[in-house]
Amino acid sequence: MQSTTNRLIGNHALLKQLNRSHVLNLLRRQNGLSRKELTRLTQLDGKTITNVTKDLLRLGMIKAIGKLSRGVGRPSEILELNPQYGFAIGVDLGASHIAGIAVDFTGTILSRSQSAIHYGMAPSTVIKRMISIGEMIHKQVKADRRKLLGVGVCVPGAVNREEGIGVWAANLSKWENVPLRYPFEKAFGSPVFFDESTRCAALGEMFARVHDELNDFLLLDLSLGIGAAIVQNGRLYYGHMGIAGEIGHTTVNPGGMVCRCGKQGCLEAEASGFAIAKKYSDLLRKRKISSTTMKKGKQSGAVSARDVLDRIAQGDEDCKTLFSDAARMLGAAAANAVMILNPVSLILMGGLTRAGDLLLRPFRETLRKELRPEILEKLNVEISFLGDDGGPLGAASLVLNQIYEAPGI
Amino acid sequence: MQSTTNRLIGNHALLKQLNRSHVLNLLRRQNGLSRKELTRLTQLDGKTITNVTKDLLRLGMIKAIGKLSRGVGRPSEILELNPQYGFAIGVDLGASHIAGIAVDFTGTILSRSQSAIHYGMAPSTVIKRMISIGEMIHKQVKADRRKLLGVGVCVPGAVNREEGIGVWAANLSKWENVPLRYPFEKAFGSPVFFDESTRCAALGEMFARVHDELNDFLLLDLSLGIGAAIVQNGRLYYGHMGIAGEIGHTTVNPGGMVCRCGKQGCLEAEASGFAIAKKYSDLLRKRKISSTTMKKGKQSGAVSARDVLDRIAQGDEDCKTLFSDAARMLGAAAANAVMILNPVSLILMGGLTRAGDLLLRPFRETLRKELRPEILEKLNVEISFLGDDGGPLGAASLVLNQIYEAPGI
DNA sequence: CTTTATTATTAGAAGATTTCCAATAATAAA
DNA sequence: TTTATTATTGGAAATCTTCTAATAATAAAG
Repeated sequence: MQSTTNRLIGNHALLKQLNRSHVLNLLRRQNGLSRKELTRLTQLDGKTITNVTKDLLRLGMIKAIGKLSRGVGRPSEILELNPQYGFAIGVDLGASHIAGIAVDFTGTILSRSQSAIHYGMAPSTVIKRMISIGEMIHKQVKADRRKLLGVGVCVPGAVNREEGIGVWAANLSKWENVPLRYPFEKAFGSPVFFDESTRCAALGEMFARVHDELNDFLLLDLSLGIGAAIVQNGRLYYGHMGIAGEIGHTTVNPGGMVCRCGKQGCLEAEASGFAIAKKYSDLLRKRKISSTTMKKGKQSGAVSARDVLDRIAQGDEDCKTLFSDAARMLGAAAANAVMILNPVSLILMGGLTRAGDLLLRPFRETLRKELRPEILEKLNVEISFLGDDGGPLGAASLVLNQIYEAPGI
Repeated sequence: MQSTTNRLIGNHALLKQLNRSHVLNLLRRQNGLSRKELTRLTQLDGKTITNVTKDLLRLGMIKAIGKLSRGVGRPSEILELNPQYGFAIGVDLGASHIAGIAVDFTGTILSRSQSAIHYGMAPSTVIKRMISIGEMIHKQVKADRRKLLGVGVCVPGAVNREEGIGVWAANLSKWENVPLRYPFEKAFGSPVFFDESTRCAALGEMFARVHDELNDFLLLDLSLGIGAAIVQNGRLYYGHMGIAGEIGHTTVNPGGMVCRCGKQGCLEAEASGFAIAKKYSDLLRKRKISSTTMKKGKQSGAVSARDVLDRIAQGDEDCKTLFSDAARMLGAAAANAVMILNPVSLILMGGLTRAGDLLLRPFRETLRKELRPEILEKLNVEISFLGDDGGPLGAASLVLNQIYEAPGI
């Protein structure tokens, strides 16, 4: 028994929207389908498909690319999404970079741009940078302004999506209740969508891998902090307050390291890039080689998780232990989340995944220990291949998602 | 971008079903609404409401109960669900009891029945008992067989809902791949629905508390074992393999007690009724008073979590510690799940909740420690008031849910 | 007691969309 | 050139919502 608020009201507009979205998504998944095939796949009447495709052709969302004869009989006309229908811009605000991307209507990346930022920059400056990255990309694309379908913006931490407000972020200075919507709308004159970084990355992953039918997964973003996003039936899951997926602050080591959230033994305090750097710096101090490489006051300003990887490459066993301990804690937390959510796939992303097998081997080993074989067997565990594109692509996907998504529930 | 399989196809039947379900659910939530009010609440056209209610009246699902004048003007006719539309039977198979319940179309309980079973009973005998409980209730209700809307059956452990097969259960002997559908369909000649016990209980909770708009919650079933069920937007969440909510086997105490699943430190091994009994019996052994009250071979055959409560009542501090330690672990696991799912409510149910504050105080205290204040503040934590009715009511709700639920996604 | 005002419900037509059935289109093979 | 075959579409029928106005049921005013 669903909630009665925000319920679909059944009218003809809904029918049309539903069927149009269905056709659009089939074409997106398998570009190049005839009306006949669409008829079969949608279970709709042939005439309805004619009507729907006529609309989509008129709107320029799809195009006919030729005919395909299957021997005898009238050949079928092959329909595809029209990449030229429009383009979307995505801007991703990270702790050290702003990354922008432009994609066409099919999600193909048209252009990229980046800009470094640093801790301490005023929010207003950051916003200006984000907008100028977006504008630069817009120029690179060389497309009519009217073809801009929208702009997606993702920012770390807590976000008010509707209002377009950056509520709070750990890694950005003075990032509190920063109003974003107006400056972006003014600059681009198109619809602007907002969401949190990891969720955007999940959306980007889903869009990039649309052919894999990646519709139910848990994404772990392992970088300086630890984020997670949940996708269920092809939709982002937000939870009551829009903060679902806070796996970084689940307790994995009761009584362990003090986290910046105030608790002890949070996953983020034990196994994030930040935590690994911190533990490494503690290790250095213990070894009494601290003075030259460390600055006082900043706990992990000078060393990073990447330094730990370098040390491991040089054969430092302590560092290897440190890293694989973290990977095991990540595995344990992931296993718990998997038992609760029972997703199809578990996708890893973020800086720590650059460690490859160094991360993956102890991680998988822990999953094997923690999960029943039947569950493990049916769980895909993968590292995202999107790399740095994840964030900005996800931001751009916010725009496309708006167009492709069917009205729900 | 949702999955293309199992997608709604937009046709007139869908419209009708959607709007009918909308009206039905509004009446269920707030019995006694005029067409005018339905028009306002659904945002549909007045004539559409006339059409929909005409259908529902003809079908006997709703009835007009009188007129209400609001001063001047034609008085509105008040519509209600018609309890006499039909009734549903729910049968719940537990470790020690079979419980049955009958409800009318509005979910009001008409009749109850129970029967004890014991470990070692053959599955075929258990099934016969379940069916005879169902038949007994049917007789008590004294309603026409054709008014039986369906039978809901919930069984513990793994269930194949579509096929109606009890796949496996820890607390039932030889309960492996037990085919249930045929015997029930044969006995009742009505649609039969199957699901797992805790999920059913969650559905029952939602139906019983329909006026509270309890649509997004995590239910923890704390009895001999530990189960959980997730309700999102008024729907049960199943996960990929239908096993979401396995919180009982998330690790809360690495390297702790050995669980029957083979792992160490599972919540179920540390804080279930079974675990508490086991720890108590270990305690007794340590105190060397073991010989008289314990039998060899069965780890907790003679003592139960209830004995622990009795001891606490008698002032046994060790027992109190034992119990509150368990409650704290439950709290820690619940907190982790809450951070991942961000539900509106956390509902506790099952035998251990009989301990009341003895459970709730350390449980809440742990939540306070583990959850950020903003989250805690917006989280309702409650003990279900359904008690023993939860299971069978949930089973019966499987039937009603089928009727009330709108086509989704 | 009749009329008027007011509100709720419904009738009938209009509008929108899917579906059914048959026609048309486009091609290969005969 | 004709026939067979398959794909697509045209037009009417069916179904449902919505629009507009009529009707129903009541209280208040006259």
